[in-house]
Amino acid sequence: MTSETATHQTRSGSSTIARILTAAEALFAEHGFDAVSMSAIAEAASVSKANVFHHFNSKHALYQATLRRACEKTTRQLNHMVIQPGAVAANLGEFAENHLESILEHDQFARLILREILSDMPKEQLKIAQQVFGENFSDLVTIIRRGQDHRELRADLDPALVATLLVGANVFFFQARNVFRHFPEVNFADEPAHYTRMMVDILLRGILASGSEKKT
Amino acid sequence: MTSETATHQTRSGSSTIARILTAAEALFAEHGFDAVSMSAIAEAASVSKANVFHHFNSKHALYQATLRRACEKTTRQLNHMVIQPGAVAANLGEFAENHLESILEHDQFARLILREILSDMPKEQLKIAQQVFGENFSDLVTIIRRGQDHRELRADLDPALVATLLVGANVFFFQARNVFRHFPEVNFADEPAHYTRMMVDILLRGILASGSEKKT
DNA sequence: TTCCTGACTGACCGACCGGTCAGTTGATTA
DNA sequence: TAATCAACTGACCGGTCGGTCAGTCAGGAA
Repeated sequence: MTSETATHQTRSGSSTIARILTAAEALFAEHGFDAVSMSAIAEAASVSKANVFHHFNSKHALYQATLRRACEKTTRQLNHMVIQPGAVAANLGEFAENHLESILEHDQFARLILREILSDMPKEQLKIAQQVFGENFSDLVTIIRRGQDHRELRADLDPALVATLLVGANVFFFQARNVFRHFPEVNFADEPAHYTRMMVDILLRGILASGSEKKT
Repeated sequence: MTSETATHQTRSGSSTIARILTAAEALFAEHGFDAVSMSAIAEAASVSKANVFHHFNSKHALYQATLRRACEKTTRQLNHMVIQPGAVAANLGEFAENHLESILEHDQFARLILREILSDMPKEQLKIAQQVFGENFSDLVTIIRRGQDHRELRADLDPALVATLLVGANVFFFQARNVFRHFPEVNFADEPAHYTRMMVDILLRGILASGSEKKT
């Protein structure tokens, strides 16, 4: 097995490993681990099945590599959200909007992770997801806690709980979209920006310190 | 194939069909559709594999029957949430608490449905999930809309969006628990009641009409 | 008593699964 | 030029998959 970080691409055009990983990510995200065969991945990557096993010791190793790459790709983009010194309210709004945008843009990866979370998480995968979520979650908690220190936000709230509500609202929007589209009561299934705006509006009203008031 | 609603139980002790469905629900919820074999289900139900195919035409038919039964079981319990004429705030709080309790109690079923939602939902399954979620969701929307009519809640909010936030907060709590348990910032992963209380507190503050105030 | 029907079983099927292996190819190096 | 080595392939393996089938068996109707 070759080092997965190698960038040789001696024979094929683009890096074979990258092609395999890309195909695997799409298929795993779409159908889940067990429903995808190595033959299907090989075919999608225009590569022989034996070649896939040449680069990845096992199906599980390929799956883990897929997860890892997807994580790195996402964190590199979303990570280290700019914590501006400005008002917390604006920071939270921007975070929420970026967050949902990022989820919708990398929907394959999002599905991959959510699938993983619904399983038992055999410790190794858990660490991966923990890393992805953990960093951004910590940033968010920091923003909220700073807002509390500045007496901008209610001090009696658990900042992690507030962060959970914000992230959860976005994640739930993402995964419930297809169902919501068939609900007569829901008309925001295809307007994520509007959803985030209203969500942040409600959340801010709920967490702003008494005395502060928000626009509108 | 026998009618699935039959209650003959001529030969086996308890209804064979029920035993198969129970085993299937547990296995499908735990590992997903593709990772569970008919042999495994048959063994778990102490029945020959051929017998499973005698009662259910195919693996897919068994899966759908499993979903349907689980849905019926759940809706029968949670359904038609008592809409008291009292304050909307109390109604929402009670709904949220019951909702999360119900999810945690039927965690197998919840995982089953969430897994389903992450897939493409081949129209038939969608209708099932739509039915389960739809009824309770409509009840919740009704409660909120009534609160708006009584000028107890802000009138400028989409009631379905508020309902989404409430349900989403609970669902996200459920599915992110295992990850959250490893986050140093989070200490409410094992206190659903406390989580719901704080969540409703924040949400209510965000949606109550100006002028109204809440305890604490 | 005979017959019929539905619950139920073990043996079996072709297809496909994850994974292996002997061998080919093409660039790199000595 | 010869040797080496990674990238790559087609053929193949044992095992398991979803699903079938001929046949056994118990109970109810005639």
